[in-house]
Amino acid sequence: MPPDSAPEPIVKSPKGRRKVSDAPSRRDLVLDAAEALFSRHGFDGVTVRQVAQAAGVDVALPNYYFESKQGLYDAVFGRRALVLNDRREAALRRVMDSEDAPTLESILRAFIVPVQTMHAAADPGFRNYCRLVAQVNSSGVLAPMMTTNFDRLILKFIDALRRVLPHVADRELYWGYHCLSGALTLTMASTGRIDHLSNGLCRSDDAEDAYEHLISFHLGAFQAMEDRARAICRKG
Amino acid sequence: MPPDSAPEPIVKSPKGRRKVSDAPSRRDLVLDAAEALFSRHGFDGVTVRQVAQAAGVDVALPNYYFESKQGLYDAVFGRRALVLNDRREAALRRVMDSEDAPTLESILRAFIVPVQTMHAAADPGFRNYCRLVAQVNSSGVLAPMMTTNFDRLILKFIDALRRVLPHVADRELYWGYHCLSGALTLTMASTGRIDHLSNGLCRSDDAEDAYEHLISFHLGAFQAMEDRARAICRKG
DNA sequence: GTCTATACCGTGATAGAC
DNA sequence: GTCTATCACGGTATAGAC
Repeated sequence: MPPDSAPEPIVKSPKGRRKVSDAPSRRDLVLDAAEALFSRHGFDGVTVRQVAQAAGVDVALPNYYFESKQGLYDAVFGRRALVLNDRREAALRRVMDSEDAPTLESILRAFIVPVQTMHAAADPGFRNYCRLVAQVNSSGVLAPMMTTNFDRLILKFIDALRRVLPHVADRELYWGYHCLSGALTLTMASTGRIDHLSNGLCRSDDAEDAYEHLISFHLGAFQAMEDRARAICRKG
Repeated sequence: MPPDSAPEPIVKSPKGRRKVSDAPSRRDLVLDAAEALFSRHGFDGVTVRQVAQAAGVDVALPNYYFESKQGLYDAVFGRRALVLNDRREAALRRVMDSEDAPTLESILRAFIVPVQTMHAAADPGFRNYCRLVAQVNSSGVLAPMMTTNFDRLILKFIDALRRVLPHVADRELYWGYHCLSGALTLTMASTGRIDHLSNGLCRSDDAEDAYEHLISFHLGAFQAMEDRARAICRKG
């Protein structure tokens, strides 16, 4: 009998009631612990035992809930992917349904600001999730998870970009998104490298600053693409 | 006695001669095998035993040469970092010492083309190395290896950029490099994600295409930064 | 000096008892 | 829903072969 196993004090005593407490369920505790560990050490760098210990539950519980370590990882990744997709989709809809015509900047913001919000959230779980996405995105073996979880909505964003960049060829647009995606995920990784490189002038974990620069950088890049494409269009 | 243990046929018979054969040393075989495995599965996803087996050597040999698994990883990472740094430094020197004034494009090319060359090399080891760098760069725990191996030269490149972008503030410049770095390493990762997203229109492993787009995208982005900074400078 | 065989000991995943 | 026993596997040290 583990002495520290009861973070829900009120739930058990009157056995008629169910889950009135707002304490996180043990399932969520496992997800949170796994998220924190995976985000720092990767899939193979974490053991189920570590997850269980960090969550304060028995070793066997993660497997009970999620079938396998892989299942746990998928659950961790999927959980907040839903949240991010919802927020991005709502933001995009707001832009596209607005009275005013959508602009390049408004679309980029709809894509990026929800990530910024996560990165800056009080709940450290969101920051951990950002790191996790960064790893998955450049991992090779795990990259298919990006496709599964995000591509449907990303294609909508690319459609939106196509509308405000009418002269840009599709291939350019896809490569442009690729560049944006790389910069965005590196920002999400928050590795502290730029801190060192800039001698403290820039800070990885200053979300406000990081994502504002990300937006203005890519605003310039995409606008330049459009300008150049239009010029060629005229000339040709 | 392993029957398949002799990839150097001529070396041993006349014992007077030393290493005339151009066959790779066993040390290099271990490095190559480790590189291939690490680049796909990460540090913790690979066991020393797998490395040994892939290299066709005894389990203890990697540790004999490199002290520990970590030592092996460091050696793998450092080996081609030297090559890349040399090529980049030579390219940068050519640009800066030229009669013609350096341009934004020439500097970006000096930075990026050596990577493109590696990515497109016939030796698959170079491609594996590209993937490895991509992982390390967005890993959190391993990112310090980037600093150790690359920052000295990267600061030289940032200096060069500062010269051709005289109105851009330092902070902007560092964030710009950050964005470039993210896009570049995602390109190096070659995950095939853009293939899927673009429905086959773009291909991760078409190095020619990928890096040309990378260059023109960032040419536009940095030039826009300079233009905007100059405009503000005039106005203010 | 280069390399192999093997043993050690901690750790991990998982199945099945409770 | 929890605990535990099992058993395989991992990194590395060591003894010695060539």
